[in-house]
Amino acid sequence: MIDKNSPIPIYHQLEEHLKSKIESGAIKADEAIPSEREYAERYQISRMTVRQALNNLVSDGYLYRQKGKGTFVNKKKVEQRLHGLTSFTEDMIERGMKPSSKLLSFEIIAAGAETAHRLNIKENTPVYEIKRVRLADAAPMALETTYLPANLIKGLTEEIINQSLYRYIEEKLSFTIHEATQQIEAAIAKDIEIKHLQIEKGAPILLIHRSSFLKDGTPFEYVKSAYRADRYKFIHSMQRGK
Amino acid sequence: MIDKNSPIPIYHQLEEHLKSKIESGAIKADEAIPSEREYAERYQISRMTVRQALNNLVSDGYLYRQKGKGTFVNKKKVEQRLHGLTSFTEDMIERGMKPSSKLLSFEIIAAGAETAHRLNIKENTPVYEIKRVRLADAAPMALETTYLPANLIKGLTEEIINQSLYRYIEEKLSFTIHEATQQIEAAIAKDIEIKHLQIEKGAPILLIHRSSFLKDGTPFEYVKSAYRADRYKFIHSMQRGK
DNA sequence: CAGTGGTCTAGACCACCAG
DNA sequence: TGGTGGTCTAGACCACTGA
Repeated sequence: MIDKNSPIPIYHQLEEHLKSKIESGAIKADEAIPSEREYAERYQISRMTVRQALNNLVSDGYLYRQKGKGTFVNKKKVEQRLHGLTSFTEDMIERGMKPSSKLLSFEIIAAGAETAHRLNIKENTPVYEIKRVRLADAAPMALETTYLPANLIKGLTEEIINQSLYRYIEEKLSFTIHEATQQIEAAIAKDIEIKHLQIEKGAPILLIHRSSFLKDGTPFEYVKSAYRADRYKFIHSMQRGK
Repeated sequence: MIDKNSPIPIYHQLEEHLKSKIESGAIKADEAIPSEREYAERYQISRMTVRQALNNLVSDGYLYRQKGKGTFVNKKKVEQRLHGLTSFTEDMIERGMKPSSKLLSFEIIAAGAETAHRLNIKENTPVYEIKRVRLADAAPMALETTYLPANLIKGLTEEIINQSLYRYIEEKLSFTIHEATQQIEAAIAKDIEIKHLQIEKGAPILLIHRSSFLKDGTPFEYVKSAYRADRYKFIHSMQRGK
């Protein structure tokens, strides 16, 4: 269950173990989990290590504590709609279209100044650079370049990015994608966009630059996209005072 | 500074101390704070206790860590602030520009189909229609048409809209502005936009359509704006699962 | 190399809760 | 009273950073 010799931290192993128990329903909502001291004893680890695991699960909303009583499983998170931060794939599905991609290039390069700044890494640090034409219902929708720090998002393959990068990051790498900031502007298509998006010279495009962050604030993605203005509107909502 | 005999936990005292230092600007953004070991030594407390304080500040977004380097102060929340729902006036001020307006027309008309739908009222219901050129630092920034249901937003005058419509709604009418949804797209400027925004034929513009709602869900505003693409980028942030 | 944050230990005392 | 979570200690080794 817990492998002390694993390069994966013990608290993280315990976290994942508990998370799967909770998600599978093996422990029901409002049921107590074993005490911190019992976990420490059972796995022969320090109680502080157990606490580190439980702390993370509490702040992620899986557990809640009660002084003098114990630690309990929270009610299942209501399934939330993806109105917020979504990948291209999720976005198109939400719009009722069928997403696909044509990979133009996929390589590891040295980060340039802009990319390094956006990803909060040093210049010339290795980053994945992924260039794709994004299609919706088999027609070009956007020309997109994604940069990912190679030291953070490890083990990327063409296979993975053809499936779902966000799912890989969340499920396989166990990172929590938290938020993104975007800059959206209008421009006239350049030659490369005219070519890949199959639009006319002088056609308008919607440029979206996105920086995405994990829960701890680490930037993990920088995406530059050019969307066909005749096919894509960016839709979002915002709240007063936030 | 740190009172070990206080009933307030040490980590919490350290947290508050650091928070006030950060908020007062005594430690600037991206500056390193003293190391965990130094705090432990300085206040004669355990490093784990220091870590507990820093962990909380990291998860609250005040600090970020870099392995092998140190712990640093994050940009102020207002600076990194995800632009919430703001008026043009508030938006420009936040961008460090001086907003002004040139009123083109201001009248009560019968709502057309699109406007009626957006404002959830019947067609031909009276609405204010306000057409303005929005200026930033005295240069044209956007051409904007605002529709407001006359039966809801009462007593509008030129005076008021030249000052602050949102403040009037919030303070004088005592409504709570809650949220808005926007559609953002790119287009080529039409003649009327070319004229009022003083841009060239074929220039790109950013079209923003906004529907705004009060806390009870009542739509109170429908705005169609055309921003000069060379002067304006729309910036926002969004969160995963929201 | 010395210094940093990341992880971990094996204890300790406290306040709180239930039987 | 015994068990729980909350706080805290005084160390330890690791990987990573920069000089």
